Amino acid sequence: MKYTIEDVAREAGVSITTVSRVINGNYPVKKETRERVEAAIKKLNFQPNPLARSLINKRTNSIGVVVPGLTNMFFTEVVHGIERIMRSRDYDVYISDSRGRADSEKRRINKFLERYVDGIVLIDPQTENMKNGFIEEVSKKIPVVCINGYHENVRTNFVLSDEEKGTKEALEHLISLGHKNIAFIRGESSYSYDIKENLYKEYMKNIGIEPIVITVQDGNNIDVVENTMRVLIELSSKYQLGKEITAFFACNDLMAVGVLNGCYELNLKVPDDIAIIGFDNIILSQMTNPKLTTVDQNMRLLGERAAQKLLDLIEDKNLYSDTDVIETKLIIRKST
Amino acid sequence: MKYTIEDVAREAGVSITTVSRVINGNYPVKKETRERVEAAIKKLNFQPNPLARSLINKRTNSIGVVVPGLTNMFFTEVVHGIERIMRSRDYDVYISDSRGRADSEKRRINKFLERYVDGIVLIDPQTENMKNGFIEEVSKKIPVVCINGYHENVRTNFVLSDEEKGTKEALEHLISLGHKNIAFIRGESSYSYDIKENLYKEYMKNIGIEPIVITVQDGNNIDVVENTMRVLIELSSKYQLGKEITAFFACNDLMAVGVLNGCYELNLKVPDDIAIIGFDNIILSQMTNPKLTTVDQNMRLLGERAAQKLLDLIEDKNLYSDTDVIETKLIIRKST
DNA sequence: CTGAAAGCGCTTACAG
DNA sequence: CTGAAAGCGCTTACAG
Repeated sequence: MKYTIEDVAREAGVSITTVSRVINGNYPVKKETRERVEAAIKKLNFQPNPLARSLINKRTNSIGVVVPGLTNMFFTEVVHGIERIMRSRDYDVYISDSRGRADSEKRRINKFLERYVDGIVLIDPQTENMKNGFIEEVSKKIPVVCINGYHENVRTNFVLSDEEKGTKEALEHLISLGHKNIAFIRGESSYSYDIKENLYKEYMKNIGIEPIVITVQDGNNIDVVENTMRVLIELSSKYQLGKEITAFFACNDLMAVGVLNGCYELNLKVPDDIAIIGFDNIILSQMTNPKLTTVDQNMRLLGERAAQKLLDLIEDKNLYSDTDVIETKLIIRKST
Repeated sequence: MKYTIEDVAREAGVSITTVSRVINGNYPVKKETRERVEAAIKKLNFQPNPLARSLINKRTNSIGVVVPGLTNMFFTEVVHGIERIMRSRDYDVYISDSRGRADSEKRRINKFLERYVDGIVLIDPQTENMKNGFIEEVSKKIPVVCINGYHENVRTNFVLSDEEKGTKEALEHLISLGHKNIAFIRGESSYSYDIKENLYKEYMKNIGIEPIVITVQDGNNIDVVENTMRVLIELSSKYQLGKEITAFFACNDLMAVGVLNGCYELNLKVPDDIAIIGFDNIILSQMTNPKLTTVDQNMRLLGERAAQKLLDLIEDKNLYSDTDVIETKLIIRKST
């Protein structure tokens, strides 16, 4: 059904060696011969079998991307950035959803390894897999770039957004508005949450207010919106919202929308009774009412930078660890 | 670095043929021998090279999925359904985003073909590629299942939700509420829009009202929310909203949210001034305020059914055309 | 500049 | 039940 290199060779009256050479352009071939081969390729619409090529080259021209949740638009945006770069270089990108679970992330990565992808991008990798050395192990075998999820003693490559600065600006914004009783909402296990929580606690300490940290499940799946809403409603029986808590810092926009929805259910006015600030600046944050104040992470750029770095690593085979940082930006809208 | 079948053979003191046989379990192997080989495999943590296997088997244990836009949660939900089934059968699923363009869809499909995937799922395929015979062509080479996007004379396999029934119920719901001046919002080129538009026009004809059809760009990308909002605002200079138009039927929830946001900007009350009904029942439809009335498509089931059918096709090599239909359900919430 | 041959890591008739 | 050999569709030294 499909033609092979042999068919082309016969058609052009040369050896398969020669055909291979014109396909790859890696050896000199007489102009006339080359043209004959090219004509044959065109005539048969021949496409070299990538399986056979990869078996020899140890290169598949494909990369894997693992995300914690495809329903968080943050990740789809980052993935678009990655795809833009990779496609222009004729790489395929395979996307896999770990659903925010460390064991699943591990399995997804191993699958990619088995499939001989040329490199892997990990977006917001699970803390557990950073700590237990798994990601470092993988990084020894194959180029790896992590987007966010920084860990000090792990030798791999990072492209980070400056979440620290973003968090500080967000917190200071809230404080400048007169808020003291700020609650903090996070998901379970990622560095992005940890770093924000630490900063939050620090600020609260400085103001002399007892921190309130709320952890919701599966922070990167869109279901978290509903969950957060429910959590907020429960919270309203423990705290006097609008008084004991006047503002929420949510670790991502999904959770922030959850808080917003909860406020609506509880008949609390945003931002008059409760101020809300999110993180990421996913499109959803502009679709709410009021629109969300949030911290832009430049998701597209995050993806592009990571892809570029991965390509460099694949080409150089230089697996050493390295870190890039991308600026964040506070976007003040109507929820604060 | 990685072990091959030869290493295992040496370790176990047998031929590679025997090792292959215990891996595949397709020929009898003496128990004792088998155990020795299994021990060797375990010891070396041997994983057969899938590239080499696929080269021979003409099977990659992977399928491709093409979606018009990953940022429409409708598709991510369907994809989850597909993945659930495929993973349980140890298939990899590759996802590719066509961005709702026919040429891009074509390219994505060709990429999959080149990669020797075992089958392809097309979600809401582009009308153009159905009409020009491309999808039928592909369906002759390899198992293909289309989710929605039905076309009469195309021989391929379909899993459809009963969009017709869903549309009727939605329209009748609006009419039963006393609406006559209903406007219709759709995206560009997919069967799902066409079928709904036809039905809409039919109903309008019966009521004796001039239909108003509005087409927005890239209906399956989340940007459509903004676009639709803008379109609505423009529309408000042509029509007296709340009077000349009292209800909107949107072909998907994304557009419905856009209308909702537009109404907010225009200070129109939903549903008092304007009623809005969406389609799909993506989670976003519950996150708005008011919550959207919409038509549930049972996206998860759509994906699962398609995956199951694709597996059957892959195993039977029976490429004949076939159609499954899945029920829809009107979900009445607060926007109507 | 060109070709015959070996080899990538497997599977599968074929023979025993 | 087991193994030697051919072959999947390519690439790449090696020789000319």
